[in-house]
Parts: sequence; structure tokens; C-alpha cells
Amino acid sequence: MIKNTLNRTTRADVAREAGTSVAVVSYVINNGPRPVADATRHRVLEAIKKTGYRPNSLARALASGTTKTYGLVVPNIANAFIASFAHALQQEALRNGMVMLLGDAGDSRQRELELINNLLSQQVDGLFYNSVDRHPYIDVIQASGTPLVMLDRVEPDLNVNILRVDEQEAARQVTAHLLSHGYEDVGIICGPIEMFNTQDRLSGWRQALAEAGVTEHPEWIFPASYTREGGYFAAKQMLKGERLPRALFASNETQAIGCIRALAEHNITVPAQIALVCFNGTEQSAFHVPSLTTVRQPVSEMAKKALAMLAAPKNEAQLCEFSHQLEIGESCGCRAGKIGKNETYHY
Amino acid sequence: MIKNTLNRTTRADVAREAGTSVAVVSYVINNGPRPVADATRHRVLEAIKKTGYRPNSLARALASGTTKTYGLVVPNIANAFIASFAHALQQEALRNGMVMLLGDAGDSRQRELELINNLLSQQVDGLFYNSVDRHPYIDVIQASGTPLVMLDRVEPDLNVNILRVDEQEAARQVTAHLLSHGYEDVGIICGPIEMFNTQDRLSGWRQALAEAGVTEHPEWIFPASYTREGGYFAAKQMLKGERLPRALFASNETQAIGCIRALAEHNITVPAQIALVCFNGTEQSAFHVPSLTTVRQPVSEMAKKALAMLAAPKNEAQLCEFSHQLEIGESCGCRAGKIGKNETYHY
DNA sequence: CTGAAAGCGCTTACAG
DNA sequence: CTGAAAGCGCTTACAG
Repeated sequence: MIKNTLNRTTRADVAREAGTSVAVVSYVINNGPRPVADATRHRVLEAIKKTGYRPNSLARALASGTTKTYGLVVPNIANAFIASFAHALQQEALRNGMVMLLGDAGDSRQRELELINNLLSQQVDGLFYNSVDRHPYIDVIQASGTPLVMLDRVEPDLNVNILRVDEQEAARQVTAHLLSHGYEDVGIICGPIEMFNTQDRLSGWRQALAEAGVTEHPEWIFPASYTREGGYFAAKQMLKGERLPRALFASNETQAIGCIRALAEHNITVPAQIALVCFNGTEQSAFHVPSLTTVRQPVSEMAKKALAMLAAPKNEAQLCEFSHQLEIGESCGCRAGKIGKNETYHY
Repeated sequence: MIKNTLNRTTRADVAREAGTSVAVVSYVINNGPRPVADATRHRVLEAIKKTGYRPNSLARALASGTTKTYGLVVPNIANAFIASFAHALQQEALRNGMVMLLGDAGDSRQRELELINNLLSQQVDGLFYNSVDRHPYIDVIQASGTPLVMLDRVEPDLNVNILRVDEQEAARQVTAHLLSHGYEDVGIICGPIEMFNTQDRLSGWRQALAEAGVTEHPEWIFPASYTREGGYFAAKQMLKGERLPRALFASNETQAIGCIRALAEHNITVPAQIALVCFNGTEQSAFHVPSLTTVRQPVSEMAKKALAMLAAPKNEAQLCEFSHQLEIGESCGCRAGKIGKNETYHY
């Protein structure tokens, strides 16, 4: 056996000090499942204080079969929206007395699988999962019997809990807002073309154009990674074209920021020369110059519901769709905003 | 005992399937510490595949006395610099075959203590710790015997590993750069006044002013939280004054962004009317409009060293100071930059 | 109200 | 090369 090189005191030390059995120490610490006489409890509490005892949660988890821990797998925590969602989930877990283990796949499918295996090995009581692309390792998770809530869209025939907003509809709506300003030449910086959410946001954009009777220009569709660099180089690409669109839909906030930087380097200002809206804004949107008109997801409520879905008794898989919010900033061109005065519409 | 409600296969199932003892299964999985005949190994591997066995890392950790896990406690992960440092540490841990558990205190001292206790209960093999304020719970950690590396400045008489850059010197240098443009009226947005790093950055700023023979104006010292809101409201405060400084030092990138937003709302442009530099920039600095002149910490190298310090045999506490980098952007007024062409100076 | 003891799923010294 | 068995630090049904 490995020697206890750290000065760890165990439950046995406490029991010895208090002159009780180890079971009673457990009863005191866990407030059950057996009652303990007040005097005994007192002695145990004193012994704990005196010995500086700290329960070993590994041993507890092994014996009890529950870790009080959830896992969260995200494609890339560098994405501000994902970070804010992760934060909301952590907060909500905390409130429920659970710990949330965060796994960041860094956009790597292989890393994602490693993370999932790792979290399952750690015996998490449940998993929240936003996958890197459209082939999530749902089968691996389901085979383990671990409760699961998917945080993005998956193949419709899979029997899993899903929690999300209708991204297509949200994209349609924010694009419609952009079009309401009368712009006719409208481009899009979308995500990697093979991804589900790229397709959804692209479809929404397309639908809004069609509904407004505006012609779609395929040469103004710019696939890009969901990063600042992605938005930046997409805009650079656009600037090489012979004609510039008058308005743009960026598929997330980070892309929008990269895009605006690239435009600025060519002395093109937003919204005066090119108007812009984006998807999945965060608190950051209001602080940008110009402030960003954006789709916002109600991350706090979503987090609450996500936790509830995992805690729920094992029944049918649920699909839970949330409505989005539209936050109007300066970038679309219809107002000059001050912080705290952005208008928000709920759908 | 709790029933195994999940369809967990254990090592015993694998042993039965392979017709060996459980010990041999361990030897195969861990590649030791005893040799295993090739034929036996093969049978075990087959049995693992067939049963879909996944080792329980809790049980392994309990038996082996090591979790292969480090903990990281940070004051607020919403801070972009801290997020980038956390990311670098995670990457480096990964490379060493370790897992990093991230604990975000959300600027709450109480939450910070909870996190530390939680991580210690989880038997982390080591802890990285950047405290919310100047009273870190070093005693609690040391009492547990868990190896520790502090990631910020602490009372000098404490016997702990410390890893950091000399923030005072870095602040002095970036302020000196600002002053080299000839500005005479120079303000500072600093952090919460009681914090060590606020004091360090303030001292550096002050020293640079003194060296340049520039008068310090106490009314241009604006304490603020290290957030966008902090920078925003500090600037609003400044705008109420009867005279505006010509140049500003913001104590982190996030404050700088909030500050620039506030200035923009009053049609004051950076650097034309107010020049600005900031501390602890991230990749974001280069994408801002204007791009930010900033002190950068070499987070990757620091992360590498941090891991090495924890892994090192238990010897004397080390103090490891890294040199910073100065990244010149547009905000200080000396150049118009393009992304990827920012100049960086190493100190 | 209290305690002896089995069990959680592993690791590993020891004996063969 | 292989296995029986003790032990990691807990929980909890069971018997008193």
C-alpha cells in the first residue's frame, strides 16, 4: 500500500478521539441516516475540530454510489457565449449542492471523446453536452447509463434529452430586423458549413431574405470558424470582392468583433457603411463600439431547466425549446444606444 | 448498500469473462506493476472490449492514493486574462497526463474557501491558487499537506511557492511607454484599492510619472472593479471632472474596453483625444478598435513552470518571477496597426 | 441511540 | 507469470 505521506486524518482518528465508533462519526457528518445523542454529537464535533479532519469525498462517493458531480462538455470555452452558458450552469449546480466539472474540447473531436470517457470514469451523476460537431458520442454516454442532456441539436431520431432555442427562427428574426432598415444587399458570415448550427442560422437568414423579397447573393456567404480570426478573415475575404454588401449577419458575437476590426482597418464603419447583427451575444455586446444588435439566449433559465431535466426521474427523453431574446444595439443602424438602455424583445 | 442501478461492469466481470484473477486485469490495464503473458493479456483485452468495461477512477484513486488531478482556484474566470491563464494551465496539465479542476470564486471570499475545501476533499494532488484578495487561505491548504503554487503576490513572510511577473515593474514600463509620447496629464483606472495587485500597478504607474518628471494628479486616480462595468463607470466618473487627462493607464484589458465604450458615448476617441494603455492584455487586445497597447504575461511558459513546481520534489518554497512583454497597439497613439503586425517587446 | 461488519471497485506486496 | 488477500476511507443495513 502507498504510505499516507500527507498528514491525512481519517474518520477512524476522529472516532478514536471522540471515543465512539466510526459509524457514529458518519451519522454526525451526514446528519443521518441514524440519530445521534446530543452529547455524543458534541464529542464528535469537538474531535473533528481538534483533529482537523476533512472527509475524503472519493471514499464517500465510492461507498455511496453518488458523486454529487455533473460533467459539462463544451466545444470551446473561448467562445464567449459558451462561457456564459457554462457559468450559468455552474451557478445553478452550485445552488443544487452539486459540483460541475467543465471539460473543454478545444474544437477537437478526439479531445471531446477523451473528456467524455474521463468524466464517465469519474462517475459523474449526469452529463451536459454541447458537441464539437454533428456526430456527438451519445452512444458512449447512453451505454454507460449516465443521465444526459444535449445542449444542441442532434439527429432527430435519437432518444435523448435536448435543451436549446430554435436557432433557425432566432436567426430569421434578427435578420428580419436588419432587413427592416431597408437594406437590399445582405451577406452572412456563417460557421463551418458542415455544422448543424451553421445550417440552422443560414436557413434562418435565408428565410428572412425570402420573406422580405430580397435577393440572396451566394458570393456573400462566408463560412468561417466561430472565432475572432474567423470573422476577421471572412471580412478580409469579403473586401476583396468587387462589390460590398450593405448589411451583414455574423453567426456569433466573436465573429462580429473580428469582422468589425477588419472593416475598421479599411476605414469602413459600422453601421454607417455596413450594418451588422449577430447571433449569441453576451454582456459584451452592449460594451462594444458600436454596441451589437444580437440574439440572446436566456442562459439562466435554460441552466435551471437543464439541471431539472437531469434530476428528473428517468422517464421519456424530453425536448425543451426556449424562446430567444432580441437585443437592439447600434450596429444594425436604428439607434444610438447607451449602456443599460438597450432595448430587449422577448419571443 | 446502494444497488448498482447503472449497468456498471466492474473489474470482476472482466476477470470472470477472461478467466483470470482481478489482479491480472489490473496489471493489463495499468501496464504493470507485474508482467502478464501475451496470451493472457490478449484474453483480458478481449474481455474488456466485450463487456464494455470502464475503470472506476474513484476506486483507483482511493486505492492508489493519487488522483492525477490538480485544482485551480481563480478569483473570477470572467476576466479574460485569468481565463487565458487558466486555459494555458489546463493545456499543460493535459500534456502531463493530469486533469485540472477549475474553481471560480466569482470574487467571493466565502465561495473561495468552499472551493478550496471541496478540492482538498477531492484529494487533488496539488493546487494552483490565485486569491480573491490579499488574505488567501494558505494555512488551510498547507495544513492539508497538499502541494501549492500561488499565482499572485502574498505576504512576504509566508513560506509558499510563488509564480508571477513583477507587476510593479511591468506597470512602470507600459506607463513609461505612454509617457514617451509626451503626454503630461496622465490618469489611472486602478483596481479595488485594498488589493495587492492594485497597489503594485499603482506604484508602477506612479514611479513612471516620477521618472518622467510628470506631476501626479490624485483626482485622476479612479479605483474600480476589474470588470467592463468598472472601467465604464470609472470613465463616466472621470468625465464629470472639470478637466480630462490626456492619457490613461487601465489596470486590465476588461477595464480598458469598458472605459473606451464610455468615452465613445461622449464622442471622445482613443487615442486621438485620450491615449490609453492597459495591463494584462489577451489575444483580444489586437482585435479591439483601436487595438490596445498592453502588458502581456507569458502565460504558456508560466503554466509550464507552474506544473513543474508542483511536480518537483518537496523542497524549499520557490519564488519564480517571469518577465513580461509589451505589446504595442494603436491605443497609445504611436502607430496604426494591423493584426499580426503588432510589435512585441520582451523584458 | 450505538457499533461491528460488509461492501463500494480498485492497487499491490507477497507467496507461489 | 499468476492469484488470494489486505487495504484505501467511507456508507449503511442490521443487530443490539
